[in-house]
Amino acid sequence: MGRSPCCEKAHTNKGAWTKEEDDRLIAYIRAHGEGCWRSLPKAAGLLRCGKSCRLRWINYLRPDLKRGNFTEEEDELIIKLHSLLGNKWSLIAGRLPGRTDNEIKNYWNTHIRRKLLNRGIDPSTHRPINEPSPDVTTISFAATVKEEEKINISSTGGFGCKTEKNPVTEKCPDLNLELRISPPYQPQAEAPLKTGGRSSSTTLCFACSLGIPDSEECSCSIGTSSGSSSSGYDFLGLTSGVLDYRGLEMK
DNA sequence: AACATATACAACCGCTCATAA
DNA sequence: CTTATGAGCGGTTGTATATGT
Repeated sequence: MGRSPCCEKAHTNKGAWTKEEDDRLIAYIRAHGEGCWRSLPKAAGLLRCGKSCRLRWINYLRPDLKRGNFTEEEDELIIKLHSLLGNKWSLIAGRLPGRTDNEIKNYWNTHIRRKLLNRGIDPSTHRPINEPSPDVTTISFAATVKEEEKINISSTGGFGCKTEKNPVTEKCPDLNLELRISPPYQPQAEAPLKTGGRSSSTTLCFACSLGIPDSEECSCSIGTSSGSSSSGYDFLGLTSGVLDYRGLEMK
């Protein structure tokens, strides 16, 4: 049972918006506010899909949009945020007043990707392109019993994975369900550990690696040291002031 | 000048999530 | 709890413009 379409496609305009359509939409939202997008086109006298109206308003007609070229500071902020958040464009946009997710996404794909490639940085991983692969934990869900025995996740108290045969891989032996986990790239010169000269081989628990060292889940010694914001590996840069994850929520 | 190719960005599509009935 | 619906998100496509041959 599929969903009903968001609008009557047969009677809606598509493609570029005209000046008249823009004016109608602006006038309607000024008078009535951003209400129900589904019913807005009809109420505003627009032959457009509600989704299309929403997109047009949010991305181009909203009065608080900045427009214009991105500054060098915005570039660097986007790069930093993308290294932390990945393709979460709406979250990234939330940290850049006056910019929209669509605008940032387009800007990333056209400008910043190339900029990073020119710097020798892989835009998807933010690691140097020629760097040998970092420490990677591979969790294999492959179907063969021998491989399950090699990495028995449940025996390490990990994520509660069962070691039963996976019905998916049993049915689809060619399906690769390997999950690869690795810490985010930290340039060695720029990101020394903030643990007072602790060696880089220090093992952190999951809670500390997420920047919540005082958590009950903490199973390493780092989390018990005084001063929550000054201890532990600053995974995601959450405690360094670069990014306050609590402020990432959209308004 | 004409054509081909690259680039930029507006807009659409399909999906997931949240929520009300 | 289930289902229907609207909103929002991210990926992709379409098209106008710029640049190269």
